[in-house]
Amino acid sequence: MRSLGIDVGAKRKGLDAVLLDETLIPSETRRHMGVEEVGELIRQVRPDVVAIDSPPAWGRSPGGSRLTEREIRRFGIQSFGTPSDPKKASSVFYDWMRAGFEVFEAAAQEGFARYASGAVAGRAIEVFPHATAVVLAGCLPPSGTAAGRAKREWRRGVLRGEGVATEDLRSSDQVDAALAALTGLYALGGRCFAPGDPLEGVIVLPAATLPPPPYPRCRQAERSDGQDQLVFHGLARCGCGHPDCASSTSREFAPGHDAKRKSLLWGLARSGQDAVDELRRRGWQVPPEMG
DNA sequence: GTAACCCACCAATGATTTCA
DNA sequence: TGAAATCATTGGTGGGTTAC
Repeated sequence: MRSLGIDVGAKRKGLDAVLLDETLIPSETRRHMGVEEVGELIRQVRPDVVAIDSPPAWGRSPGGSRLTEREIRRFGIQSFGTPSDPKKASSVFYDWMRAGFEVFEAAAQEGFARYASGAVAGRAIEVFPHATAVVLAGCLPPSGTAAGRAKREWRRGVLRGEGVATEDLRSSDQVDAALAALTGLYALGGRCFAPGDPLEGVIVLPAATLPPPPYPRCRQAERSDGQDQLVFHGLARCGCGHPDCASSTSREFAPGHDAKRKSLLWGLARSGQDAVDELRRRGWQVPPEMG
């Protein structure tokens, strides 16, 4: 079984591809490919499934997102919506989605029709590396991994946890392509779940069933050997300082408690300079009468 | 000098929470 | 109830750093 994962970027960035089989060692990696090279690559590596990190087409349901994206969001997995409104879809922001449509078209020309339901063999499936990583880890990324190196390392750790050799994956795009390929590999073995409306496209996840929503957040801890280790479900005490607050959070404040902190500081600011200093440091307004 | 990489910021959108 | 703020997803871009 061979799965070809493709991470989609707009023209300037290009496509990244990783081929995985049961050995879980990437046997083929490509960087910064053009869409026109996809067909040739598929003919060359002859995968059993093509997993593409992009929607196959614009949405059909009203609003800024598809049913599959709304379903996944219920689990706490954030994603960009695929718009159905042509006006919104014309934004340059969605160039990468348009590139993804072309990749699905190129795959179809090689016999990999767009997946809707049933077995994935011989199909082009839509995947979402972030959702794949969350499902495999069993939790959302630790706080502070929203971007950059931390995000890549967290996902790389998830791949390693599944037994995938990650030494040859040089960029975050290749890590995402590997996650896509791994999703395809699991789906070939029947381990997959694809919520949403098959008519407008479904995102394939590497699990037969999902736990009750939402996913908890992982915590990053330092190991004695200096390497990071995932610690699940860990949360810290909310920093709002309100006496009635018993909330736990992965960030400084529980959602909405920044406003609570601000309100508290306003009260303090009316009688002390320290609170005024903290308000100014955070870029928050001081009480009008002190402005 | 060039390529590769990293980081911060921006864009569109939605969920959540509090305050006014 | 609406406004506001935060946080999360994605890729694009520009500037800085590093390696060859």
